Amino acid sequence: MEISKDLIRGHTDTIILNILNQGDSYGYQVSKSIRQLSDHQYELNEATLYTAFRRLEKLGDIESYWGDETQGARRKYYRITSQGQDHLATALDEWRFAKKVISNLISGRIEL
Amino acid sequence: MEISKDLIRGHTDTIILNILNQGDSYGYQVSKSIRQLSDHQYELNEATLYTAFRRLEKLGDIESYWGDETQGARRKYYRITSQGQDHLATALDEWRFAKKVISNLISGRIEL
DNA sequence: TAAACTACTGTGCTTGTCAAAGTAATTTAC
DNA sequence: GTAAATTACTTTGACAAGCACAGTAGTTTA
Repeated sequence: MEISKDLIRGHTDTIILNILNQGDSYGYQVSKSIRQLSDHQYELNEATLYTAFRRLEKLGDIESYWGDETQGARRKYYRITSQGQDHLATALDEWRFAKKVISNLISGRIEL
Repeated sequence: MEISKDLIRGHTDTIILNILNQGDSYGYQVSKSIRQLSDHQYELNEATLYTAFRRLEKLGDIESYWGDETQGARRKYYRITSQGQDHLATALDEWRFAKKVISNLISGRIEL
């Protein structure tokens, strides 16, 4: 089963915040976490991921710092801010609510 | 609670198909059905609605015909096609699946 | 030493949605 | 009787998220 891109749209930032809320991470690892969390059902395009990082940093939901790798390629790490944690909590609430509304909209009966 | 536009994105066509699956309808009435189905939590922008009608008609999921109103403004009615009914069923399956995947992505724990 | 993997960035395009404005008829309120 | 509200459909222009594609660069494995 393929998940249409538009069904994920609007969740990208929340997905990243959820992952960073469990510990600092960097692009490639976040990418792998998404694969793992979705049971290999979903992959986020690299460009989308890094675009989201920049958006979230601009918003103040995350902060970045370069790791000092003694080996391997350089990595930019991201850390969630307390504002980011607030936004994550809000987004989770919104999702619980939206889930019901959407279910009604796409399969509910119309009462005249 | 406000539902962000991006959470509905990707569902617009399915919402319309669900409504038309319960009987032919026209723009304004579909708009009201959406308000009713969402318990006044959501409203679809007119331009978005009519854009979706045109998209769905081009795809062959719906068909249109002008009503012969003896009174009131002219109305363009829409009817779901059997292809549209197939697509509606597929979209409902996809939603059931995506709901779980999304929930995992935004609130699941990462196992190392 | 070539291939595969890790890691990040930039450009340009597509698509869905929306705000705003327009057209036009009908119905309700003053 | 006319102004306001409602019904009903359309067009235009803009925006933001996401993506494909391409590029840079270091590391590990075959």
